[in-house]
Amino acid sequence: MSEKERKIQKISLAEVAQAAGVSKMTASRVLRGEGGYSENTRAKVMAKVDLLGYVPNRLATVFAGDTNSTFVGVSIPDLGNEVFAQVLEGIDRKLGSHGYQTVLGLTQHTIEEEEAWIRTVLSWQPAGLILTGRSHSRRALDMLRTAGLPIVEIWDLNSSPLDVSVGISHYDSGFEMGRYLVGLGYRALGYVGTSHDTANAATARLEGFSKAVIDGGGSVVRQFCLHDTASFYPGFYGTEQLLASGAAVDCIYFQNDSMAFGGMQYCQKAAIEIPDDIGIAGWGDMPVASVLQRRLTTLHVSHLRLGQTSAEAMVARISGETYPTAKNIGFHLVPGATTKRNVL
Amino acid sequence: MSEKERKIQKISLAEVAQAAGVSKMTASRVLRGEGGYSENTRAKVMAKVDLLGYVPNRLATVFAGDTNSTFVGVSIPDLGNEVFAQVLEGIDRKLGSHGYQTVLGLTQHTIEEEEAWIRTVLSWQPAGLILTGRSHSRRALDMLRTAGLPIVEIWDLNSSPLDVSVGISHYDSGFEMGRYLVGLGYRALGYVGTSHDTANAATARLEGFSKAVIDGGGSVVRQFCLHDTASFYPGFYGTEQLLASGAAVDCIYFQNDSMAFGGMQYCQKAAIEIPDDIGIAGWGDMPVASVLQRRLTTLHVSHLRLGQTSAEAMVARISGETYPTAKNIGFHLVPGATTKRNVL
DNA sequence: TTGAAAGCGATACCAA
DNA sequence: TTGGTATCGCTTTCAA
Repeated sequence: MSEKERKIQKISLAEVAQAAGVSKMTASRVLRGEGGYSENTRAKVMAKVDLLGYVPNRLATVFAGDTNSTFVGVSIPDLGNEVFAQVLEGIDRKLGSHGYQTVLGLTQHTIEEEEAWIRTVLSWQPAGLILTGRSHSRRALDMLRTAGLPIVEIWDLNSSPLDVSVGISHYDSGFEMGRYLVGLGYRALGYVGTSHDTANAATARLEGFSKAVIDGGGSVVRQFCLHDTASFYPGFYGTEQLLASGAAVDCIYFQNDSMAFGGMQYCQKAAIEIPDDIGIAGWGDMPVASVLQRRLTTLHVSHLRLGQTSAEAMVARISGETYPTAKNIGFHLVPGATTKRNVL
Repeated sequence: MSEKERKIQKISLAEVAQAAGVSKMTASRVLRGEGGYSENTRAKVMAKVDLLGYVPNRLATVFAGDTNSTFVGVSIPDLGNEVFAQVLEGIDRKLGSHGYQTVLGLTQHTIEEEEAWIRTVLSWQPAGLILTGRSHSRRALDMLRTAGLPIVEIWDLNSSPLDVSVGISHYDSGFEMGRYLVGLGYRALGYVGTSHDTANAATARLEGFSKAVIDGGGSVVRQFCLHDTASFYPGFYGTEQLLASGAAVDCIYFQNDSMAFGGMQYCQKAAIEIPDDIGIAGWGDMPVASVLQRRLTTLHVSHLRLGQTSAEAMVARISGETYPTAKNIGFHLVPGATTKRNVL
């Protein structure tokens, strides 16, 4: 079976209709259950559908009809990051329960990949697009405008999105952590993250964090790991570098929990006691955060719910309903045992 | 914009052709780059394509032509399980690099969900299907046979698959762990997992494990957590129940690493020393396994590679190439510090 | 190198 | 309640 050969011969609606002795239109009405036919006719048609194993060609349906497809394009940066996997799970389940199918696009955190994927997915006439992130290439923006589809931008809340936005304020989440740590008495804060070419959610968190720390009379020393994913090892080595630089740091805020775990591992290796010698804080509240002997101080976001809410927003927009421009799903800080107990 | 309204007016090939002063066919040839036109013509057409922002309607292309779509349906049990997220990542990246798009289906480990999803996705004329798992409903099998598409069954290697199979032998992986633990001197083994309605990979692992243990003169006490996902908490409570049952167990084999982490957490709470009082072994080698203070004894599978290989198999099958019926991607046991050191 | 016409499988619209 | 016919955007086929 070569790609060039004719596709497998399938049963068409016309064949079902002929077998049942009715017109295509009548068969079509029966299959759509839109009424306008007798019970007798219905039975005849359905009998042939079962007999012939008829599977409708939805491509033709969308093509001929005046509806869009039931595809929803979903772009996700990467699935190695547990939180995005959860978001996707929430999206796909909810979308599926409304009769839509997810067409996945992994963008590797670059707007170029996103642009290429948008171009492709738009050619399939999707019902809408759910995009992770709020920055898009110029050409991507042009295409999206021209397509005129419902667009849900998720992750970092956007007060002036293309269409609607669902997520949390990453700036605020960083700010809250900064304020919390300052409140515990920390002043010499460190930050360990990966480097970003473009403005993104982690950058927003760092900005909020720095603002809160500086407002509280503290300072932040930053350590970026170049060209790396925000995972365990960069957290380990980033911590090593930060501490080797001689910076006097009493607590480190990490880009996410995975990196924080790496940092904790380094501290253990270097015989640095947590939280006595140094405090550790993460972001995301990964399920395994509770595996550790010490509960990690972090910030909890319901990623599954973020996904579900995004899908609900999409379904609403497809149906032409209005939906809040910016839907904040909220977060809460999780005080753990990797930072000092509340001073008072 | 209601669902019932006409779809957004888009630019069609005919409009591009007219603007360029050529026929539809000529424009079509230029866009496909199949040759048979002058450079001058090509330039004229492409200029109008850019000017008008033409996006081809691939639905119409597939519909009119004799090719299938570039969709590949991919069914995954769930994404809460980190290993499946990695598999999906590998699949989508590789598929994307070959010009195919992933249409996702989350089956929640049930063949009923899978059947419903297969029915839907087939109606979109996909180029092929990648299915996680080897058991399918009767009706699903009928549909797959009728569709006559390339099918790649992944995860548990299948010597007589529908089409081709990519994965590892879960039976063998369980057997190897059983043999290893017996080799360390353990004889009273426990197993903690979730309950399964259907035969699945975890069941195969347990069977292989039990065989090896019994061959080695040991025995296995099983503890199943009903109706639960194979994650941290069931591991915790399953361990508690197993030990509370009074079973004398010197080592516990868990369905996967997440459950093993839960078990370790319980042991810590109950002041049971690992590995002095009890040994712990998992499956899957999750990245965080190396986060723990003690390296978990587990079994490593390259999930990303499993995904990539599956996608390569799919691409090969779509092109009509032959591909090994069963492609074993292998695994290796990771001796950790949660079990005794080698006795000798 | 180019173009005209038929047709893919369904639905919309109008007529009976 | 039913059916005929045009049509969606593109490719195939055949002719020029």
